[in-house]
Amino acid sequence: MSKPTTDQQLETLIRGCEHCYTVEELKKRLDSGKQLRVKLGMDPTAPDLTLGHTVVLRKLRQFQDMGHKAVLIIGDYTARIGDPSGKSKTRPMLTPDQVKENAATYMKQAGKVLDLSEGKFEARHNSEWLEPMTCADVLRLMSQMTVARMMERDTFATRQAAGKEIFMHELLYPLMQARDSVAIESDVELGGTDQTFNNLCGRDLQRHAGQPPQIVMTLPLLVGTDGKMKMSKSMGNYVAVTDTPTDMFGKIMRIPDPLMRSYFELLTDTPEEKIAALTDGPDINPRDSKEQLAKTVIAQYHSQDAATAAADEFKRVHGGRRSSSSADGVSDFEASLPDDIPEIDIPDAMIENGKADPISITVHCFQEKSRGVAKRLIAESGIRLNGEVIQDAQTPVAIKTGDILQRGKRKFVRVTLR
RNA sequence: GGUAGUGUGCCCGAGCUGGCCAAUGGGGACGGGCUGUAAACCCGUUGACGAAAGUCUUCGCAGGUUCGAAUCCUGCCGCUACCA
Repeated sequence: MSKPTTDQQLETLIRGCEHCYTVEELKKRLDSGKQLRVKLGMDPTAPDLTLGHTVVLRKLRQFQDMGHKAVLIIGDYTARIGDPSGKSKTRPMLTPDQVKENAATYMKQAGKVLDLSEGKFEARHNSEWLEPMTCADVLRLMSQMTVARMMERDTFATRQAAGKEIFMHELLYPLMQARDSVAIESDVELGGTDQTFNNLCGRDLQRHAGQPPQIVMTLPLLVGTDGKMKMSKSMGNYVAVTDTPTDMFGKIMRIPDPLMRSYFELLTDTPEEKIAALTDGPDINPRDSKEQLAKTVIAQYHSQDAATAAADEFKRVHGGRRSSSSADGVSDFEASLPDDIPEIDIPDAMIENGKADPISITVHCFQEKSRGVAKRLIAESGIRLNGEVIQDAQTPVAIKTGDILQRGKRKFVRVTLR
């Protein structure tokens, strides 16, 4: 590919952004022809990346592809202090080893999106410059920001308005993050829209330091699979980049239809016209479009083959509930089983004359919390043996090696008698 | 430091003029139905043991009052607000 013009670069880079402060500055900086240093902060406490994180990472990758440098800031120092604003859970302080470990897993996962090759990538710990700061240094830093300015930040403003407490050190976090920008002399900083304020602080501090202020580009927050809140691990509405193809497929198929468009836009390189065709067309089948989406995403983190396989498996297991065509002699039931069924040993003690107590085996096979819940499941027709609903929890059922025990719609276990 | 309030089941949150409370309701989760979907919607389940009757453990912690306490009293701990 020939080197794109700065206008083309600009267009690509701006696409998908929520805001860019400012486009003019970005253009100027691109025109200069130098390799830009593009900063992204990383929190070393959460090593599991979700598709939500990849929105920003993908933008960063675009910069890399244009020859610019990704500078990843590992917030080890800030993490070490711990942020109590999360109320109930006092965040444990991280040891240097934990930070190292988390950063490594982060990198491994981010590597699925980013180009980690030398010259394109740089990782820095912010303890490098934050730790040596003296009290005088900190005061000097604080003198570069006014309280009024700080209170513009909406989380502070709303908490203030609600009469909630704000701790002193919380006010310092944005400053520390901003200090990072000065330290690495960043040209551009990326982040989700929730980071807008912090990132803009970087501009102020850089100006004070006599550096040209960084361009701040914010990206939309990906809505989670629940269709309501931002995707996050703690909300449980996430798709992790390390999820298996099967899981990814299932989770993506399950997102509310209206979310499809933003997923296509934020998570794939699908051209705009095609997205429109897949999501707005008059006679499109949302299910097919969603399948397309799922496959495209999976192909990015696993492989094209894995994507196809996951789609096939999904259809096989969940799709043809009423398709009774099984000419090849395989029973419908066999054909509808997923690929990977865990095998579970049933101890001798549970078997008597080739029969087993339904409650005991469901507790055993599905690690139910108590016999009570197993009993309930059976009463709710939730347990099947070889496709047949177990009707009565009290009557022992005949069971043999190779039998399939099923809990609900999607948990299967193949039993082995010992 | 002072004053007031608060602490309930996975989470939020009723109950707190003592028994009918294993504890209303919502969320979540799980099961069933329906569906293009593992969405939406509808129904059901949601402390443990027990076939059941029932028994046991649970309402911040420790004691106390009572035939009987999530509910009253005492002490302790945590959280929150206001005042200093």
